[in-house]
Amino acid sequence: MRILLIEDEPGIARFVKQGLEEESFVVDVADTGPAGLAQALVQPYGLLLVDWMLPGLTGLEVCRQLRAQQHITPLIFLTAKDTVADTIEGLQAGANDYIKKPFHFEELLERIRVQLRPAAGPAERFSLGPIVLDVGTHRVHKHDEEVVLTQKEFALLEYLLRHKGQVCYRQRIIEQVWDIHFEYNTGVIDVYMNALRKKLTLTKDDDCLQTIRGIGYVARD
Amino acid sequence: MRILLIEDEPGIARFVKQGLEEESFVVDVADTGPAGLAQALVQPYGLLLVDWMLPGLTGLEVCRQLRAQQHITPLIFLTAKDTVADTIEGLQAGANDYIKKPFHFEELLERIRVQLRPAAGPAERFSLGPIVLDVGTHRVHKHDEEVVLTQKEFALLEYLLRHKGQVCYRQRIIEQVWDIHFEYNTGVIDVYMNALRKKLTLTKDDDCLQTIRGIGYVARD
DNA sequence: TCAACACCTTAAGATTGCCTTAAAAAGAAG
DNA sequence: CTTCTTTTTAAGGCAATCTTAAGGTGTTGA
Repeated sequence: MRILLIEDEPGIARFVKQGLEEESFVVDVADTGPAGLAQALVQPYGLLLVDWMLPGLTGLEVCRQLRAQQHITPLIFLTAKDTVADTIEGLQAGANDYIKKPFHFEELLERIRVQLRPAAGPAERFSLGPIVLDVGTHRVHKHDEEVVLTQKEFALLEYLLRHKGQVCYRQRIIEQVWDIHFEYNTGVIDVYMNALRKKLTLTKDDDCLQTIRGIGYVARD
Repeated sequence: MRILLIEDEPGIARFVKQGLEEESFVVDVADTGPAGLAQALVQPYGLLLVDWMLPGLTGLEVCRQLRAQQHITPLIFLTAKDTVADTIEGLQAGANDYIKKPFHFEELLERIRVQLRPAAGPAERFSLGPIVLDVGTHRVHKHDEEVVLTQKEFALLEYLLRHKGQVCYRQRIIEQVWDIHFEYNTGVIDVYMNALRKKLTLTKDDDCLQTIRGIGYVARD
């Protein structure tokens, strides 16, 4: 994700740029208002971070001009002007957030993430050694390679991972994953455990998914 | 515009409610966490204002539960907890802004407007490989050629693209795109998915719009 | 050692859910 | 009212998935 930082104080610019780059953003810096505005118009950015006091053109004017041209890139003010009136003016000009200096970098980072995220909650994820199961995207990876699972396979693995380290009794699994609430004993679970181990290429020595004879199964790192 | 305020201190609740009503918002107040959560789930709001310290369920938990259920209504924390760690925790839970008490009403008002204004959040233009969907102009292009979609086709594609990378459950799609909130199973979605893929000339190997059997669909680059 | 038991593995039949097409119903435009 | 477009319903076909069942393998305890 590419971010444009419009800031004229070299110290702050370096501090923010470096911090963001450590979070693997790509950061361009412009040190005057006109330069920043031009840059934002030339290249599409995911986010703009704008200081208020800038040579040539204030941050507020930069923001207004962008919005006047239908530029909808999220914009965050980053400024020492901390009166309520300034905040309101900045937001009314079309900014998406307004952070007062001095700020904690962590908070800036999180507020940036708010602007960039696609408007949904954080993902629920479980891992087991090299295996990662993502509930949100309904995908499973092993060593960054996708493993395609069917619905029941996924549900079973999810159940086991949600209870990582705990023994999962066969009866419980049948209840929770298959929604069967009476005495039942076919080999469904066995068949699916087999399928899981095969697809995840787990050998028996690989004790990620261990069998507990007479009881059930357990997932362990 | 309807706003839900979840706040247990009557003084603050009255103050905020009155102020917002003077700005011609409709404001409902819930004074416990569980009540607020239930209310937010029952009625669609344009915005949620949530206190952190609440009886029954903290604001943080309310936020998490909503986001876990794919509720994307903008949510602003309104709280006396002013450490950086709290702010970050709140934003990570899926909040869109975090305002520290004591706050000026004018600033609150402006930050509410930021969340409500049409260009709020990330760009109103979504892409998926060579496909570009522009919400503003209500048009879809593939490789710079326009693809003419009907209303429902557009709505469905927009929904999928807004949740790019996430699994879109059939039930959710029916709720969000068709606005049907009860058990329902005709093949409408199938028919529309078929139409979309046809108009966008996607083959099954083209995994832009993938089917997840038994679950729903997912848009992936 | 051998029987009993639990689990593993495989394959085939049953089921389910998705795709596709066509046509009816509902809306919009003339 | 007619005609055209959009939306929804319905049904057949097909393929993926689920379940069952049966034989194999390994472990346990008498």
